[in-house]
Amino acid sequence: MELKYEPNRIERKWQEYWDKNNFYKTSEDPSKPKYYALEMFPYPSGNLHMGHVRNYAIGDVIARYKAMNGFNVLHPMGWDSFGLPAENAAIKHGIHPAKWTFSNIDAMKQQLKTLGISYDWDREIATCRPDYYKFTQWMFLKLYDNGLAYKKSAAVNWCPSCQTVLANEQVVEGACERCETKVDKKKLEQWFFKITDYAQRLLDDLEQLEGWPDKVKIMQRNWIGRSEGCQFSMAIEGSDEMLTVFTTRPDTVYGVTYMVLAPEHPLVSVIAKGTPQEEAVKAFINEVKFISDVDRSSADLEKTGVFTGAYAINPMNGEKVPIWIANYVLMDYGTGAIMAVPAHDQRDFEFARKYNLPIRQVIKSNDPTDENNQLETAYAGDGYMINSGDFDGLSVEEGKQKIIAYMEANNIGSATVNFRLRDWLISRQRYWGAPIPMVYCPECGPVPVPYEDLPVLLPEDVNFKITGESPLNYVESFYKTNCPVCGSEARRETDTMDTFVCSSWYFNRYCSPDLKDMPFDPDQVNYWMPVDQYIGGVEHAILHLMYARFFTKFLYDIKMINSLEPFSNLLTQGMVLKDGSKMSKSKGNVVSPEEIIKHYGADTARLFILFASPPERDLEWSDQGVEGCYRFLNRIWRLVQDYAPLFAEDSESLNTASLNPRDKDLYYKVHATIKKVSEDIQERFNFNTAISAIMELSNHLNSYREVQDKNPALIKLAIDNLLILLSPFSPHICEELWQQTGHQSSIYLQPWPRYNPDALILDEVEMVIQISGKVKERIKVPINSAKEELEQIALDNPKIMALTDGREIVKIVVVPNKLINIVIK
RNA sequence: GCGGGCGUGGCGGAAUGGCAGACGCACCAGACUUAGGAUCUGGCGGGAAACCGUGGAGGUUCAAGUCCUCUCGCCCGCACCA
Repeated sequence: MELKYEPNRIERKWQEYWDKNNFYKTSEDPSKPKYYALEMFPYPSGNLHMGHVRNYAIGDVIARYKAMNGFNVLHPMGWDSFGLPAENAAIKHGIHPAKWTFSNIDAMKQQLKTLGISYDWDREIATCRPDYYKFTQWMFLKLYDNGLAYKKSAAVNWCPSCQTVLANEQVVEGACERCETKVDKKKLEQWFFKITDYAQRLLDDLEQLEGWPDKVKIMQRNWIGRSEGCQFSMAIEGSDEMLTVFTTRPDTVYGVTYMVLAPEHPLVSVIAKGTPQEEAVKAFINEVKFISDVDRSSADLEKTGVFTGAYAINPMNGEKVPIWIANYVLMDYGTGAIMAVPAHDQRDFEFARKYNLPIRQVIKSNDPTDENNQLETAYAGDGYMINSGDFDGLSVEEGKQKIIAYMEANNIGSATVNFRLRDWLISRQRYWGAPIPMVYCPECGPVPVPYEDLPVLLPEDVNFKITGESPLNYVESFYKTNCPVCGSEARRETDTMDTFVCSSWYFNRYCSPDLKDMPFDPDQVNYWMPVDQYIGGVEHAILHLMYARFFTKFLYDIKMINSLEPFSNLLTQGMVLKDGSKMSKSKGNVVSPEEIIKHYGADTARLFILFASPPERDLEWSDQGVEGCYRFLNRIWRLVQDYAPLFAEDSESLNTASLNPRDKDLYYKVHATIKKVSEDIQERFNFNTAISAIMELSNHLNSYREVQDKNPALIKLAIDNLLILLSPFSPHICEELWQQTGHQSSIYLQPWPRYNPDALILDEVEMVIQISGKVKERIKVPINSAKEELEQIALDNPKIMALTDGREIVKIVVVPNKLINIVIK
């Protein structure tokens, strides 16, 4: 008999037990339904924070619950271990990124293990290990072979102080996240993945993702940004060049009074050449160059521009309109050029006002009171066409179609779909990433590294000084190579891949973690994939989740896997807050999981974090709340210690037919709790209410202590179930108490209990009597009493009689076993 | 500006249209104790009560935290996307 609950001792004991007996090791088993539970793998920063604990605690409840319900569960863990922080550590402290990373992984793995999560550690992966990044490179080659990886010159984020390129995600509000210097754009040759080829499918298949939060689907939909319209070309006066524009409002094409090009548009210098405006145009382009990209794309920026001196011909009416350049037109959307319709576009309207350009109304509102003669703002609403030649009188919708049809018939333009989504820039001028497996041969040009030569290994001896180029550029043994095709001296690509590439396919690798020649075995992947439940922070709503979807579709297309989507169900967990804001070092409000575990144990930490709030919502950290969960576990401990002797020797089985009312009440509570906890986990992931139901059962058991003639078999039933129900949340204490109450095998191997519907049928229920919707009285009646009987009981009730005396009863509403509502006048 | 979410006791949070505040924390009182920051018991939205209470104003309904309309506040995402 143990007197005191000592979490650290029993947690170590059971973690060792699970470890030694390969408890959570999984393999394919066609006889059982599979369940793939996955939490987003962490970057190994070196210490676990509360957000991780929350993420993995949620995942563990689901994984354990499913396993106990007969599923063959895959629940792996690994490390997203390439990336900038390791290299920064190298620059700052002179530690090699590999050494830094691997020691962080060791440290974090130790911390993770103290949480008692049911991981199959045999499947652990680290994206920075050659046996993993070999296949990240394999993915690159497959994409390249299929025309989905290409190189082009592009403007990238450049920090002038650090002298290096930054990933988009390392740019925070237009500044470098490390030194807070304003980020510039710099043109460099870069590798891209053609995710835009998949834009429509990425958009369409969102419909299939019923298990995803709408919020995330909406964010992806907006990010993809599909818009329908048409693209058409205009002749430029005195030039052979054509000017192509994209518009979603072809119905307003008769309202075009000028054209606008982005200042970077290649046609600008051509058309301005030799005009009196040439100097002004050059000056304006120079001016725009000095405005940062962030300010450039801000709606607050004042719209400015300059006339190019050239004119375009509107193909619909032959009208000559001036071509301007302006800061509000962006080169990287559409064609980098627009037709300006100031009467029906607010931006064009403001610009036209400022530069005294004509405004011509071509859409009239259907609302006759809406006299829009003196336009104060652009009119973007519905209506019918005017001033539009043969098209007058058509509605906006009809007009769009008819104009496009006309353009197509006359070879002016055609219907087009435009996406906001851009191709994915994957080059990084950094060391600590997967090298891009390409070779540049003076004879053969760019040549992919043959599959059999993978991996292209990262060299170890590298100087990390900041130069603005990849450190690999200075490692001769790395870049000097021979062409795989012709054998002549060639140079390796020295850029490495964005770490999002590594995390776009890792969930497949867990299915075949040790496979040598292929990223995964199709049979194994097709057994496990798709992930049944994916859990992580909402900050990955777009980037990671979109890239992973893209990779999955690509792998489907090349017949490597059978699923079109990687994650059937997605749970986006809320943040862990302290004093109302996100835990961060700079705010000094960080609570370390290590400290909490040391003090209270992992069971308490897990329980608190699951109890304090439903998983999707933000969670406010409370030291006192933790204390409360610790007290609860102590109460459970004592409860079992006190009751154990009672049923230790008594193996009599429970006779449910002869329960006294007090026992029946406890018996009811046991089954009601099984039902509630099962439903809360299974249907809604509402762990907080599941835990509170378990607390209620424990409270019932506690008050049962006062009962004189206790029923040992009933207590045993209650305690067994209590421990099983609590075990996914706080597994160690439950294993320990399970063993102490005489069970031979692990509680994890217990089947999840089923509630007995008969146990939930009570003899008597409490009902409420309302008068006109207000509760006036409570009565106890036999369950399922007849409506007429209930009405009579209510009307005969003295309190109700007094209140209804002399009033007319309009009607009586009876909700079975709940309430009787007497409506009076 | 557009899109999404959230407003319930002192706090975290519960409530298939059917008893608002489950469960926990904090607090108060009592018990046990040399002691209590341990444990146990009880209380705990406001109000003396009738009653009043889910950000605010209307509405639907026998019945609204829940449904509808308007409105205020906070949080998150996107933001000159043609």
